[in-house]
Amino acid sequence: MSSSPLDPVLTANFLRGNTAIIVLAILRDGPAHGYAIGSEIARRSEHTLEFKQGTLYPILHELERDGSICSEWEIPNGDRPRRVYTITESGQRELERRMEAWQRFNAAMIRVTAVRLDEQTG
Amino acid sequence: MSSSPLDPVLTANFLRGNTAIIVLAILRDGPAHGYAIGSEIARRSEHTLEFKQGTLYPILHELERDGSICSEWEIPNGDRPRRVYTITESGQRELERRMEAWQRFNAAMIRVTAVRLDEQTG
DNA sequence: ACTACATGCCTAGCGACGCATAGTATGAGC
DNA sequence: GCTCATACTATGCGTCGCTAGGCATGTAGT
Repeated sequence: MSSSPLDPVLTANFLRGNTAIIVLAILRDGPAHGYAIGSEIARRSEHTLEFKQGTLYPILHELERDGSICSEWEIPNGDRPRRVYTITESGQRELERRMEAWQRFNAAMIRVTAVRLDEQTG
Repeated sequence: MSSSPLDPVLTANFLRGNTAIIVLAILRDGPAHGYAIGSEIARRSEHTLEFKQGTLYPILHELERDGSICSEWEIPNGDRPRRVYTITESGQRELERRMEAWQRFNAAMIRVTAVRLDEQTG
């Protein structure tokens, strides 16, 4: 399987409102810098999801502005500086709030379309 | 518990790319006119989803333009004319295609956020 | 008769947000 | 001294659900 990549137009729309959840969920498992977050999203989703830089970095800035994450520059020995992001407590709550909303939306979608996710064999 | 209504901003974003699926899924179960489609969406989702008219009617027009649905005016005895929509074979395929994409996206979301839908008790 | 409301359809323009694109810069491998 | 992966930033575009309007008819209340 792993099949054809998801229709990029559909994916871009599906992503709407879900980007913050994804980034926060990655950071819930530990601090990371922007580029690494992008790689991790691709890895976990088996490249079904691949955040463009023009998508990822603005989200990080917005989440930081909202206080959901905070950052500091890290200067590794003999490597380029990178901005490392850490989820805050407020960010944890925000993640929970958004996950709840997402699950409720999904439940509604399933009822309306009368589809069960477990009908499909993955 | 049907609880508080979903955050309308989140909902509007979650809806992105899903409106066509929802409408096609309703019509898969039989022809219906616009207003009835809207009511049925609200009913099935227990009012978690409520399409605005400015959302619903443009979708119907677009789906018809694409050949996914077709319509004709129905003039019931002693009632106002209404435009009744029927899903086409091409629409059935479109529905399947979009549902597959949606399910794959959801599967990716679940992997990335490391959440199982069945973790929550409904 | 008049008001109010649910039903029923339509459209123009707004705004949010993911994307495309471009720019800057360092380290590794050839 | 190339190229490529890494790493961050900024600007403007395009899509699409929503807001906010318009038009029209049947029913119920007063």
